[in-house]
Amino acid sequence: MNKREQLIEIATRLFSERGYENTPLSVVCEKANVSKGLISHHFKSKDGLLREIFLKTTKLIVGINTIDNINQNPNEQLVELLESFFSQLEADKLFFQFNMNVIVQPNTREVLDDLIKERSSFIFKKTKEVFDKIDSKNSLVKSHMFIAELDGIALNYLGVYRDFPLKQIKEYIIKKYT
Amino acid sequence: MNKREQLIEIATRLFSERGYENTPLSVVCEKANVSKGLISHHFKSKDGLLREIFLKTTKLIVGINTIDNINQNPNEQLVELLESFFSQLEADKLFFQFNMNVIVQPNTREVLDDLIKERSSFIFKKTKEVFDKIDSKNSLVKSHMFIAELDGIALNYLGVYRDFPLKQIKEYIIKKYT
DNA sequence: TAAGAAACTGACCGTTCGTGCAGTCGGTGC
DNA sequence: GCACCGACTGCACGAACGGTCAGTTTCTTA
Repeated sequence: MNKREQLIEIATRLFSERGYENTPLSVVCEKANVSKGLISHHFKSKDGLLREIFLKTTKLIVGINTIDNINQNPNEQLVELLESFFSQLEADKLFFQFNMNVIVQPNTREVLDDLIKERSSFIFKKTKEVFDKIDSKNSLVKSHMFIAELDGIALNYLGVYRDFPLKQIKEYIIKKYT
Repeated sequence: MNKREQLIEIATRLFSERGYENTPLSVVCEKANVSKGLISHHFKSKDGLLREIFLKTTKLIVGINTIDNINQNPNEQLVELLESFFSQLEADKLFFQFNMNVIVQPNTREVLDDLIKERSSFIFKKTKEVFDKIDSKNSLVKSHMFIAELDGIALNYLGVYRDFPLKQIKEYIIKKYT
């Protein structure tokens, strides 16, 4: 297997599980059976590695948010968006953990600033396109609320409530947007 | 001024602004005009200082969530809760920044685990008491949704969208719960 | 198959971290 | 005025960090 890809994979998992600051490169290298120097070679620095990982997760998010928005009616599109969000949330906790971490933490936030802005404006644009079809008057506020709801659900599911009733929340919110 | 209090105040600001991991005690001591040894003396360790700060913020949150729930009708209580949430969010960004940081970041999350569980179960209990009066059937899901919404709003307001329309969101959500 | 480029190693460097500890200082009770 | 105590200082230590670099191996291509 390509050591570069292997490095990204391992680092993604470790950064998600332990946080960026709390994961020394020595541990990443150890787990990936790779020498320290190779990180410098491929990514220049630890921050470079972080940016590479964030870019990769952005591609996944773009995939989730890019649904064919021509033939469906807007409410069906919202439900489809919700379905893919919840299945992703259940399938890959670490994915959300990582994104929450790096956005909230000041130092990583700074390192990724341009990438975060780019990603979030994409998500907002895609969401607003759907809400424009439903109610062009309040679409801005409703789009922000929609995104905030999902983020809040992910936040509480991951980090706060151990017995978070994800299934019930999912049913409730899908019914709301149908 | 009491150096212990001064230390807590300065550390709170620095941990919020720069993150816990990224704030060495040397910087805290420098800004507080205090020696390193004093932290050991008062808080035993850096983690001890963190727990002390978290406890203090919990007291503030308890204050926000403790409203006289006898004479008002439940919807008025919700609005009051929302009002105090939004005014706090506008007045003290760092307060939310700090709480988001330590909950999301794996290492601080671990250090504060018991305190976080205690706090969040208190918040949930208080919220559910209100929703029980409105609709006892769906109160559990609705309480979780209510909390998730507010957390999501705080998250996006703080960390993601620079032009987040907080005022409009506030009006929208207050209307929703009236 | 020669030779240059790219992948990769591992020892090493300078720095910074949290913590421990010996010791100073000022106040308080006896 | 003596004994005591908590607040407080500041240095020193060992560990751990990210990054560098000279050198080795593997791949590419002509």
